[in-house]
Amino acid sequence: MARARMADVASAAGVSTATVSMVLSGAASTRISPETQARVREAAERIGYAPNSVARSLRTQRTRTIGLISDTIATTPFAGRMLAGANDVAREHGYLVVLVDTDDDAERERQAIAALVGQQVDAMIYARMWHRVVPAPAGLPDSTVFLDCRPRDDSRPATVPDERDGGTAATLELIAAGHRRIAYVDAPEDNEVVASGLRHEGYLSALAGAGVTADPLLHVRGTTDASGGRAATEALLTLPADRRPTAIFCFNDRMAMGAYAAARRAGLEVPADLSVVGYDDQQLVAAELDPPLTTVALPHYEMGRWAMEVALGLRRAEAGVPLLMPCPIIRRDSVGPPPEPASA
Amino acid sequence: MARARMADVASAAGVSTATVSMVLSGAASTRISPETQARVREAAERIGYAPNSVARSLRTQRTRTIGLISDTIATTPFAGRMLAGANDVAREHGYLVVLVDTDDDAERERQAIAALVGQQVDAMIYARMWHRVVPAPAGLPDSTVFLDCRPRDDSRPATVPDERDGGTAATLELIAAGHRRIAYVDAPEDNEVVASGLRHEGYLSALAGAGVTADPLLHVRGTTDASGGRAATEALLTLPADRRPTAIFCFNDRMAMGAYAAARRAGLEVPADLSVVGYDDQQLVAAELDPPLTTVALPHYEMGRWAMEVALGLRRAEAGVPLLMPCPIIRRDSVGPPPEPASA
DNA sequence: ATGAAAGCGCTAACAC
DNA sequence: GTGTTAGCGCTTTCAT
Repeated sequence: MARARMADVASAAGVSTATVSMVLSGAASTRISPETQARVREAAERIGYAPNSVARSLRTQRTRTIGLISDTIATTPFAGRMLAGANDVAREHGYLVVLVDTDDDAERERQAIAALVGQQVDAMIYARMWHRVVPAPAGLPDSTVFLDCRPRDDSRPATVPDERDGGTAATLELIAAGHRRIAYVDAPEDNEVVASGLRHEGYLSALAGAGVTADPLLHVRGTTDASGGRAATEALLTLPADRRPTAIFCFNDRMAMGAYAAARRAGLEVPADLSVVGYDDQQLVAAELDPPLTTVALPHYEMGRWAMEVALGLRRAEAGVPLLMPCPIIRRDSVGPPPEPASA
Repeated sequence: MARARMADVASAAGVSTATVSMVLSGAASTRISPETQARVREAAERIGYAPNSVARSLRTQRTRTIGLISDTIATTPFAGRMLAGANDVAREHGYLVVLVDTDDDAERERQAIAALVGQQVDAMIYARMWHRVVPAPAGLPDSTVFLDCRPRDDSRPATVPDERDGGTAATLELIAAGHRRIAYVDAPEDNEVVASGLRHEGYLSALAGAGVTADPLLHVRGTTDASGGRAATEALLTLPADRRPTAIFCFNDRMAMGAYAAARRAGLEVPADLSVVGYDDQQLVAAELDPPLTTVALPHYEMGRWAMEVALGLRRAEAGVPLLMPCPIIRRDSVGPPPEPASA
């Protein structure tokens, strides 16, 4: 049998569709008598009526639907917590999210935007898996908010992690443990990866604040995976004893995983001989390492929530100044005091 | 200004809305003259017309939208490739996916199903992050397909990984390298985790096929993270030399990560002294370990594609027999020949 | 306190 | 080859 429509409820309850509509959409408070309301509700229940959102949307011009367009957030294990944050807020307010991953393909992105606009989404979130500055794609509605990226012209509300502060926090953690020779194992030079430079700035400022002169030899780079971190760390461990770092701040947790491997191969224990701090607090990596890795967390969940709150109009946000979301340090077991100098 | 409607295009092109509709929806092939078609398209382009999918859906009773409801696939780093597979097929056919993670909460699940049904999704995919047998939730439309789980009553099409075969493949890999004393480091006993028993069956059958008697001492369990794998492996390495395994098949990659740690602590090299095979081919774990881990891949992408193909009616699937999707072995560097016995 | 009726933007018979 | 028209299922004025 076909799905029940509002007219079916109306005739079952002996009222008009207008009455049913008012009762079921909750706008009936005083207007409709309690008896009628009960009768309508009972009838709806009995015949298993469920409203047709498409018809409602056409009439109200609101779909209670938010489009979330990203490069590869949903399909990749990096930033899923952003979706969790966005989804939670949406659900709490009765919204659904329509998700499209474009795989960073411009044509797909164009189509996705058009499709979402055609579906009349009430607002849109444009998200990136990694913090970036992006040219604002054409066709995005005014109600778009940027998540984990910012439009080059800062024309829309946006939130990104406070990477600079995170770099400072990581470095400070090492300084507080007594280290002075602290290396930064950076990502490859790439203007798109704004996190790299920002974290480096934070690192330098923490060093300066502690009165330690940054040694350019201790700023090295590698690919952003374990092999890159391992190669960079191996190079570092090759330095003469008095210039060798006693602690390493890695651009991300996977590189830190490589740093562990390099240390192991060199016969060094973490953290007794070498302290390591990562970045990202990557699920399934940071906490599972041996020893568990002290790292800086990316505030994915919070950014996701914030973006959805702005999208739903629950929170005002000015365009022009991306919100910098704090990156908390997560203390585990990879940081200790520096080893006694061999000479001692 | 308000969004252009079809009527605007019609008057701009000097035709009726019916003509515009036919032209723009492609059904105009022979019916409308080429000149008129060109005129309509030009007008649509000029005034920036984009069809309103909500109105179209109300009229056609099809939304070109698929609901995908899962426990925590999108927000968790385990099974995102399922979404990639489903999304790719959807996109290739002009469908959008509406995604809801319920966090495995029954009430949320109920609401999500109701919301998706209300949105008139054309079909639904009910997915789980881990292979499970589940009671089919109420309210799912007939067009629902199950992904990485199967309804207890096998009342719907479903696809799950062929875990048994995967267990066999992993064990065979080790047997082929010359091992005879092969341990299975299993997940905790839990009827919900059907993969555990299935992989164990595969393991036993590979052993039997090779004529080696399974040693019950070599079937141990641990929590499904690195610490569980580590503890279980430590126990195994405690066995007297002649009963100690030379190879370990782990329930998942994280446990294999723990097995690596245990081996290291015991002064053993992987694979020279101990071979290890994992399961899941978890992104960011398996390939990043030192040495990179040989493992069995879960066919997430393929299952996601299959489920969407069935949902879109592109492929027929009978209810009653879940499709077992093959789990290919991924060869990396953690398997080698067994060490020479100390006595040699 | 409730009902009649218009109309959201589109598609698909059917008419010409 | 193109236009007229009747809805899809709902909400919301406006009447009563």
